[in-house]
Amino acid sequence: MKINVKTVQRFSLYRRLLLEFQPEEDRERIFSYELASLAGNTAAQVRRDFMVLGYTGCTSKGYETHRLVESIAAVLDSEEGQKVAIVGTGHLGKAVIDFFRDRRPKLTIVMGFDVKPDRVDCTIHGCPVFHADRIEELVREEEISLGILTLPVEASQAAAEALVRGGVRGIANFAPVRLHLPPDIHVEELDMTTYLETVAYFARVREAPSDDADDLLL
Amino acid sequence: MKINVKTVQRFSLYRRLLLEFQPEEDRERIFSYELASLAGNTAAQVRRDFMVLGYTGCTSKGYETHRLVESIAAVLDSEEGQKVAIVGTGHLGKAVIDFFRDRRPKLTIVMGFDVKPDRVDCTIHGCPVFHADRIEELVREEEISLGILTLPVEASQAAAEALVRGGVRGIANFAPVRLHLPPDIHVEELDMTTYLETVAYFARVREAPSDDADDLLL
DNA sequence: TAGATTGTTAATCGATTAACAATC
DNA sequence: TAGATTGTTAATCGATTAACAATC
Repeated sequence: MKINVKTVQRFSLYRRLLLEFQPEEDRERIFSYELASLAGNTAAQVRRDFMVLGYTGCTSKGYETHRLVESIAAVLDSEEGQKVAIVGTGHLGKAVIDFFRDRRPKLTIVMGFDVKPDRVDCTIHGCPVFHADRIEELVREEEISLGILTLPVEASQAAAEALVRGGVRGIANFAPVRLHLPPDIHVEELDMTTYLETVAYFARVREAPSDDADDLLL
Repeated sequence: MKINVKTVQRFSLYRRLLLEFQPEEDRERIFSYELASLAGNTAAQVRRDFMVLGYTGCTSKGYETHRLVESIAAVLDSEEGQKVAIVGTGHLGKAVIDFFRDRRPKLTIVMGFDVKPDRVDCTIHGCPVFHADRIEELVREEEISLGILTLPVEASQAAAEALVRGGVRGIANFAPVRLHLPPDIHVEELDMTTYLETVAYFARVREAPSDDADDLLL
């Protein structure tokens, strides 16, 4: 039962879809093929994923949505929640803070950091912003376990190192640069250039509507 | 020679790394294992990817970086360039516009759209912003082929449809919602929740430094 | 029961890795 | 030549899909 990045991403998607799921009648169950069609994959895969979760459905009655959501939460969420710090409170940082407000109770962005004097010592949507000099100190004090980098390329490595010194275990990096960090720190990179280039390529190549369903999951 | 999403993402990453690559002496070549180590994969895979590009290196001399960049450009870029429109000019939209400024000459965000009166009829980093009512008209007029959605969930579907009516062929969607569009439109979704949840999960699970190198490519 | 969906195994598919002759 | 890297094939690995008995 290996849970890899792709599996986690599917679980996250399933949860989102289940929370949005509005059945016609007031039934609170969902069939594997229904969720599969929402998620864009096959019913067999949905069933296999649920087996991994350890949640068994009822034959010919499907799965109870609220129990599925609980099962997914048991895997994805930590019981006591995880605190997140964000470094870089420009437009992107503000957008991320706003995006996560009240969205996932177990993942809270508790503080931001920046170097620009006019961005420090204020709050963004209730999230206090401190000077980047204090990253290590405050991350350790608050027992923050995750970091988000929404900084220019040149500042990202130093910020990442400060986060790790403070005790952060995982980093989401929006800057298009590979970070050099200890191997036990999980880094997930998101390069918007790659993202848009992928769209651009397939938008061009797929020009002919002779479409052969390639994998376009997240 | 099937080029799928993952392959395109690797090409994009290679290009970024090659453009940053600063060899010690003034040699302008790179070995497969050097690029592999930068990109975090194996030398064999790098060589295989280059074969797909149709660029052959020199035995025991490696690959010329500038010719590699050209070969990648021949696949990823369209000769005449592709125009992009962005819908939603809040913090995220502004960040994306700023991010792409001068980054990829063949991908230009030529205009933005919004509905809020105070965001319309101004420019952001030289990019003019119009009212969302005019999406279809202006996208068709300017022959824009790509769209970026940086909008709240509830507004995204309508905006996507307007873009498609205007002639857009591919959409990068930042809102956590599945769009219902004709199958010949390529949609790439980016859900920040999924992204952060993935980091959170592996940061937790990997707690013990008994690390078994899982796949963490973009 | 008949119909439908589930859990689970077997078959398929594709991507990655390993290996090695060819080349400079 | 010896050393190193390339192009390319074969072997491995893992994930996805197909299939079907079991169950309600």
